[in-house]
Amino acid sequence: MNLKQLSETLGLSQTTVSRALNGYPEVNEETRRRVMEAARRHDYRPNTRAKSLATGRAMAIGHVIPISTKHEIVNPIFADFIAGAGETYTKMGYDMLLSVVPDADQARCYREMKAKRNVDGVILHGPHFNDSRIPLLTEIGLPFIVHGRSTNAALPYSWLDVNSRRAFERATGLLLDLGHRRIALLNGLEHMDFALRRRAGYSAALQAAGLETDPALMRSEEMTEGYGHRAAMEMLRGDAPPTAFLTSSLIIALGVRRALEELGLKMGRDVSIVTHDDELSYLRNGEDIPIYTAVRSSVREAGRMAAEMLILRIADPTLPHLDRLLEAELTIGQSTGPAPHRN
Amino acid sequence: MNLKQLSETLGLSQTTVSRALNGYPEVNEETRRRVMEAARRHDYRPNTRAKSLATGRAMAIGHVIPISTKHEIVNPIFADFIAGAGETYTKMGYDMLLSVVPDADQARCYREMKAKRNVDGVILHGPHFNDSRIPLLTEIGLPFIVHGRSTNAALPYSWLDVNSRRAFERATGLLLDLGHRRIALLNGLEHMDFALRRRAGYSAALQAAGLETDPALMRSEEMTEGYGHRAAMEMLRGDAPPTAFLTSSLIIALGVRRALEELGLKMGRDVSIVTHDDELSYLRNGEDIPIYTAVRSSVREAGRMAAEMLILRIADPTLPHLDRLLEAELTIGQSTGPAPHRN
DNA sequence: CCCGACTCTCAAAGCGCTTTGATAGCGCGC
DNA sequence: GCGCGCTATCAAAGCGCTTTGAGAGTCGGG
Repeated sequence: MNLKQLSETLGLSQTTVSRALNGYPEVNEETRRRVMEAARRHDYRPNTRAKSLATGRAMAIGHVIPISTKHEIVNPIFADFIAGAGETYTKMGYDMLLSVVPDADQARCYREMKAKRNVDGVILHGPHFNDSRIPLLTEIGLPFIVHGRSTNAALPYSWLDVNSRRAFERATGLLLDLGHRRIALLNGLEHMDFALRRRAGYSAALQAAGLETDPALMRSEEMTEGYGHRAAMEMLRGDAPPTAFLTSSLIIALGVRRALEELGLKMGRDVSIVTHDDELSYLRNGEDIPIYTAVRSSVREAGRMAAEMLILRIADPTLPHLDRLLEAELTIGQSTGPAPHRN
Repeated sequence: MNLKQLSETLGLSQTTVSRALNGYPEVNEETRRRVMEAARRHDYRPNTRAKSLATGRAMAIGHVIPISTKHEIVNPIFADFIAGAGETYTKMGYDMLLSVVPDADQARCYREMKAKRNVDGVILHGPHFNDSRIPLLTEIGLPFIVHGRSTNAALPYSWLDVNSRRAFERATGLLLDLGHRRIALLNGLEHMDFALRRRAGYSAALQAAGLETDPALMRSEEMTEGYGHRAAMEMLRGDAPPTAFLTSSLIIALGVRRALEELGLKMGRDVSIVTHDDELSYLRNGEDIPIYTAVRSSVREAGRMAAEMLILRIADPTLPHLDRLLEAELTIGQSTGPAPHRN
């Protein structure tokens, strides 16, 4: 059933039917009622392609999912972020277009999206330090929201981020309060902006306590379970092992925990762990009581909000840039305890 | 730059330019060369919306991601499946459209996709026993491929699946060979078809060994870490605890492992674990040597293949139904060992 | 009684592409 | 020399919607 057929069965012009359905005021309420009713009965839906060709708006948002070419890893937070964004899109009548591309092809992908006109805007994932995609998107004139921030970006942009610096500063502070002095940081790759901020928070807290950062206790890698395990093993077997770990993701923390187990150490007694927790739906930090002490921030909620911000920007691209900083919540679990006594 | 502008700069008609770009034979090779060159220089890309309005093909594939309304869980395998499918789409010039909807709204979502004409086909995720979406999609005439199978489906359909039954039969067989007699099965929700097949394989192996299945050793829940932990705790604390666990996902296995740790049991010595492993990119089963003995099958590869099959079906919907059964690979890790002696 | 204002509806143009059907030009055989 | 077949190109219609600009009808005021 298309508009022409629908208008014919109603004995009205396409114009009137279209206006009735789209809520324009110049149509008689009685007529509108009839049209609505008929549309419902015939389950009429406008052809998206025709509609967006006519209006110039695609009613779709693009997400470019880069695949790390080195490790072929899909960032596990995408599923939840996208679930959140998807909720907003569905509510607002937008579609979500996903492109999975190798890191290197991202620029081309964005240009294509613009040229092919099949999205009205995009969400930029995983921003780096001074991320080149920000000037690119600005140049090609595609509205966007950054999930995260990009330190040193040359141009202004809209973003939504968690206060990673503060979160890691507080987490480190907690461990210091518990008496820990050798605190390891298992961070994500440090070309990622969030990783830089987390390290800054960690360093700031140590410095405030009059401690120096120790390069031997700081790692920066792709956030996998294996990384957590390997790094913890090496550090704990070394001389002057850490008494606590601060990890950038729950998955890394799982690896650390496995290392503790293998070494016969008890988490929360012999070694403490504080982790960042994105509240991934399939990897909950305990069911009732949290297992890990964590700085928590729902990435799903971030998805919802980022999508809303983007839709606002699309509606009026001349608006001043939006930004929103979320604070992570620090929750105490069973993975932390006072630093063990020296003997 | 649109087609009209491009053809004007070339002094050719839109027809000729369009044909030159789309590889039609009736255009002079010299002309085609000129056109191609100009298109490249101006970075011309046809407007997707206009193109698909004209051709009637959307050049997009839909994925409906259902959100379990009870637990709000996003199936963690989606990220990798979609990464795989996305690779194929990019290669074949298709876009991927994602809809995140609550379980209950799926039917409406599929109907809309059809009516709005913004996809050429869909991939059906997580099929149930006698899944109602199969007759629905058949009725509305949207080409589809099922990732998995649906036992008892009334209609024929195309699918790609892992031989879950065989995989779990072999896994159970391995544990039996190691002398285990009390083997627990921590399965996914059993309205999911794969879970039924896995249980069937498990039961068949036990039966072949002359053993009876014990309901006390079989669970069926949403596959989370917490579930694995809770179930293992309960079973291991009960009388007649199992000596081995067979789990439907690596995430469940992580939970079981945590339970073992808390109870002071050593994995592979006191209690064995065999798990299904989807080879999720961010949750690898060990880096060099596998941690868990597992029946492995790459869900990413499944995504690639399912997408290819769907594109074939879209090209010719009259083709007989396609199907493809993948065999999982059984790899021995450190989580299995001979059943402990009774004492 | 007529005119302007207002309400409701319509025909047609336009969005950017593909594709049909027509046409011009050219060499070739009869 | 004429018609045929072939090649290379084009004008125009059509995909299904929105939106502009116009028109038909109604009503009230002067």
